[in-house]
Amino acid sequence: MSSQKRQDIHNSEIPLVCLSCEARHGGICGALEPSQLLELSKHTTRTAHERDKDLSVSQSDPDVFSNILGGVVKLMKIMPDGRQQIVGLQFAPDFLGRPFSDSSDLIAEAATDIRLCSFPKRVIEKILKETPEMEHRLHEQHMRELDEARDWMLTLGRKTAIEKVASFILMLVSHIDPEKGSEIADIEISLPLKRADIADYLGLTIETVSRQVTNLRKKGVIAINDRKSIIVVNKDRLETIANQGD
Amino acid sequence: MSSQKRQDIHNSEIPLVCLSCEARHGGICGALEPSQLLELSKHTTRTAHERDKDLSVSQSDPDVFSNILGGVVKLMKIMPDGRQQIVGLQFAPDFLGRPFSDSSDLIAEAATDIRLCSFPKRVIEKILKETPEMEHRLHEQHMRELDEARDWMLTLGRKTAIEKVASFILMLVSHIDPEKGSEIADIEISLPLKRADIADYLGLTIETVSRQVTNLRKKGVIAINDRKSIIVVNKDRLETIANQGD
DNA sequence: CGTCCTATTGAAATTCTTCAACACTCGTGG
DNA sequence: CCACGAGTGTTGAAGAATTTCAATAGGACG
Repeated sequence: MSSQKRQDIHNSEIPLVCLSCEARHGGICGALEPSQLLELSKHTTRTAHERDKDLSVSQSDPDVFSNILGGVVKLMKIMPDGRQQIVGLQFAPDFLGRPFSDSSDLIAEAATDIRLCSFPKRVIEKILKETPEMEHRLHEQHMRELDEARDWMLTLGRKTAIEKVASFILMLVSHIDPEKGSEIADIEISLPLKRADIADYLGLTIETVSRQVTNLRKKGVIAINDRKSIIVVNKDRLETIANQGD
Repeated sequence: MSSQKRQDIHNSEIPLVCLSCEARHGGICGALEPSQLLELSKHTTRTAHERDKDLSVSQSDPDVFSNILGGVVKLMKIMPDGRQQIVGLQFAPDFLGRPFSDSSDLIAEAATDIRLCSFPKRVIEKILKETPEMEHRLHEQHMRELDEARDWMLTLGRKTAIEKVASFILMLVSHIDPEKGSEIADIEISLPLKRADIADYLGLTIETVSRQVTNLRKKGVIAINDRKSIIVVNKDRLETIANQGD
């Protein structure tokens, strides 16, 4: 990994706060030279937020972009009558915010307790103009988000309730542990979302989600510990269910 | 408009094929200098394709990217058992294809008869590396697509059948004529999609689409000419229906 | 121990789909 | 010029899936 190499060489030049930061690998900060990191780090503030906190509006400083350091952020759309749909989940080290253009009527909310690393918008926008590689990283993130959104459109539009729930669990598996996908042993997953959020993600009601989770458990495909985590017992079967019901 | 100005000054230098091309304004070619346009135009081929033609695989040359010059392209996902979902519609002057990374398991198909302007992948990728502004344009298109995808996720996940159909018609209005949005007179729209496509876009069956179109007609919100076009009689009412049913 | 929040389960109601029949349009060939 | 057939769209009635309403249960926390 080339960024790893650069890290070894220039370790001494990299700002302390950035040294162990995940965003410097997969995130957009990986595009920056040590000198740029240094400049950026001068304006950086690290913050923690509790679950359900609205990050788009009520963030202490509205003129700020952030990297996610830990936790899960949900992006939501809300209708006038209160119906809502989660349209994206973001994990570390995703970048939060859209430079140069107001993102549409989207609400960002902490789905779990989270940690952020925030920067003033103007600083990011300045560095972006100087560093095409950084826009490229952001572009890559947006393309990933687009692919995920489109996968989800298939799920929302064409899958049944049990297929949706199975797909959701598989999405978590792939996100939380991209490598262990092919392992034989059971996979334990901590659910970052509560039932109401899962329902809003899947376009279902919480009752239907609950029923289908039970359904999967009775089929022996998953097992349940406490309410916050599940164990994938049979991943192959889960994939079959996700794509063709049963 | 600054690109307009440049056009006036450098008209003589711009390749003939590009002179009246829509992609040079809103499209990615707008990022290019006349000299780059000239180089690109040497490798350019214009083609026409009939409705339903698969553009992703069976395109004569698979190593090609394209600009859409006219017509509508649908991006689709298909499940093993044949269920399918349209996850994006692209209009002129959108760019078709994803440089540097294979786009996921997506099928691009002509929703209407279309015209394309195609280039070899390697030429595009070379120019992209030299011209950050071009990647920026592509990035902008992808952000628009992401916004549209997320709007659609709300529609797919949370709206009723009649709300979906109303939303679809409004989407067409905004796409086909972004300006006339606030006009008083009736808006006539030619439907670029047949019922089966609309159903695949909305996550419904063709029967339900048909019923809800009839429904909107009976409410006096739209009127119908031939089968290929509809007239929006009451846009405000249509928006109300799209967002809260009735 | 009681309260709030979250999750589960059951029964009735609703929406959408499925199945089936029919109508319209357009192009082709008799 | 008309008839035919394929492709497309409409309409009705029955069926299935999900939602809604309602009641209950489990945990966390003061």
